[in-house]
Amino acid sequence: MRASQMFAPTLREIPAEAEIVSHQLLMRSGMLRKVASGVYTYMPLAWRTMKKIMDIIREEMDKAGCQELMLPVVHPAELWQQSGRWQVYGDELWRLHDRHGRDFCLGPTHEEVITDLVAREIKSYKQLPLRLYQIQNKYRDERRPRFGLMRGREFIMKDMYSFDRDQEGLEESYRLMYQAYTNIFTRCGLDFRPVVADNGAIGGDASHEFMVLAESGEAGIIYCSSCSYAASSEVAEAYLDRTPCNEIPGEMKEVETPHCKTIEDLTRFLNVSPEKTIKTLCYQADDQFVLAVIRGDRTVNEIKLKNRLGCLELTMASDEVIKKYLDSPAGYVGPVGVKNIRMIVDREVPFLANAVCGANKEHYHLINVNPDRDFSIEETADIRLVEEGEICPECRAKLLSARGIEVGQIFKLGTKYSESMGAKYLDENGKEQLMVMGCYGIGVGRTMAAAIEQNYDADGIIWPMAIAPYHVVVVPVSDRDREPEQMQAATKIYQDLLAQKVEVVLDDRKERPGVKFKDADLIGYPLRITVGSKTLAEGKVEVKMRATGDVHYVELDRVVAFVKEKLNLPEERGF
RNA sequence: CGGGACGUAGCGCAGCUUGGUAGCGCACCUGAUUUGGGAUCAGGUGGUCGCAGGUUCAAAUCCUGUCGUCCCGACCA
Repeated sequence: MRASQMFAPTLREIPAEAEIVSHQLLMRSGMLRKVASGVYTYMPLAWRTMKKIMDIIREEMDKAGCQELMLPVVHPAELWQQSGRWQVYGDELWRLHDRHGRDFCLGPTHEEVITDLVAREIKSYKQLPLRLYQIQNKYRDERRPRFGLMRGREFIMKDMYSFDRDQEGLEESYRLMYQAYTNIFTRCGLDFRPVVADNGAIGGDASHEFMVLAESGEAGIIYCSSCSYAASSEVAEAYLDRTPCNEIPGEMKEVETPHCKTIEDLTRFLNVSPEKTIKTLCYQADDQFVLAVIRGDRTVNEIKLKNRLGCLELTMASDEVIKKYLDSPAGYVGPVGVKNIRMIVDREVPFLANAVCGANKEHYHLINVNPDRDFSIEETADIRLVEEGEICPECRAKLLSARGIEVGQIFKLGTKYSESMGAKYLDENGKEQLMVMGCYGIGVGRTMAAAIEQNYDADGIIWPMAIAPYHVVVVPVSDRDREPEQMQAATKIYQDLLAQKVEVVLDDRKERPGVKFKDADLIGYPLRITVGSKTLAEGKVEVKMRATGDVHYVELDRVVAFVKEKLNLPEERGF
């Protein structure tokens, strides 16, 4: 490719709308342009990288016995009504109707379409397992698209759906995908980590998210400093210290605590440490009023709580609702004396002694509260958020926290969709059985953005070799007519590299050298070959590595061999 | 969906308070000089000031509505 013909309009300034590095650099390097909020055009350089990522995905999927197919973007409402998600999915489902007024939606994911297909075509255990994948545009009418490709309304995603005879088969599919994902992100040159994740409303019994570690990540990760334990902060657990408190239980008393509505007020006023307090939070879980009881220094993990309650909607109860059920103002709620209200007690609470909690009476708290003695505990669960510095549940080392970009997630679906969509087969005994499903997604654009978030400097992108849009740029320093030998030498190198199937760009533009260097750094070619008069006089060119800044002076006749050697360097990093 | 902000040339912005018919930098075009890290000088192209109403002799500027975009939060199979 000649730079003079390449469609890659680079920008000197950062577009005002781009907030994070990957978005800024994708815009500045002329790779991406916005068409509407959350909807983008992938320009030639970006599309080359996208295709490379997709090719890596394809190779690993095919290797794991999966077959690629193409599914429609437009789905009839009937399929979604059949699974029940037409109602459940909400406003994020991008709905439309045709000229006859029939309802359709743009597929945000393809369980319905593919399960329906498989249900129609697969009849016998002999045809299983079946693993089908697609890489295509998907649509979610996000409330708030953001961060460029990170959260778009139209995005390219690979989804694989596995259909197995039984749970055992699913385990095998899942294991294969876990390995395939590890291979894919490693090959993409990413520093990533698989973490245990929440299944969300999709149900099922296990899920992993593949997280690219980056400060700008939207997701929190808790991982062990010593063993392999790693989990999304949504589901992370910590070691539970079951040592009973050896304090002698004191007499429970009501004390006046004027205007102490928060744990902070309370600890200051009574001079107690927050871990000796009990906090009681009031929630509205669908139509049910529930209490979450937790140590004062902890934070409720609403995902865990929601999963425990099995509700669809979970919100903090309003003051009026609290008043109605407890006759206590918010801020003075406590578990003592509460009757006929479901109460989920965090599993740490029973180990407290002589704690402080709300008295269900304005301006009063109770001291020397002892769980079990002073209030009955019927339901304990882990409902709290784990923080950095806590103890690993697996090996008791210290837990650390990090931010991550979720680039992939694998789910065991079970029979949720095979049941609703009627995906059954006959087993060896002629007995009808439900297929056991799994689904496995990778955000392709998000993977590209994540690669940038992890590989950039002040000058621009630093592509990992495997997904760089091009490997090499050849830059003749001068285009002066009186120094034609530079352009000649550069053109020869360019042609020789092309002949060797190296993906190379010749920067033949009539630009000053500074402009070419700046663009080369911005676009992030892994190698830059500079042809200048000084080195050319010695029969050499300069080869600069974008990632390290290392410079090599190489004889003209050795350049191609040198470059090929550099390109073959293993890029694998990751875990 | 709640809160906040913005919309003026391809990009980044000023002008708006105090109404008088639009400006700066970059980019782009022409010429000259320049050429190892986003050149200099001279000349030039390009804008119904998001859109629609209203007030006014007169609206980018004031008022109302509307659309779009971004940020924070909520949400995220």
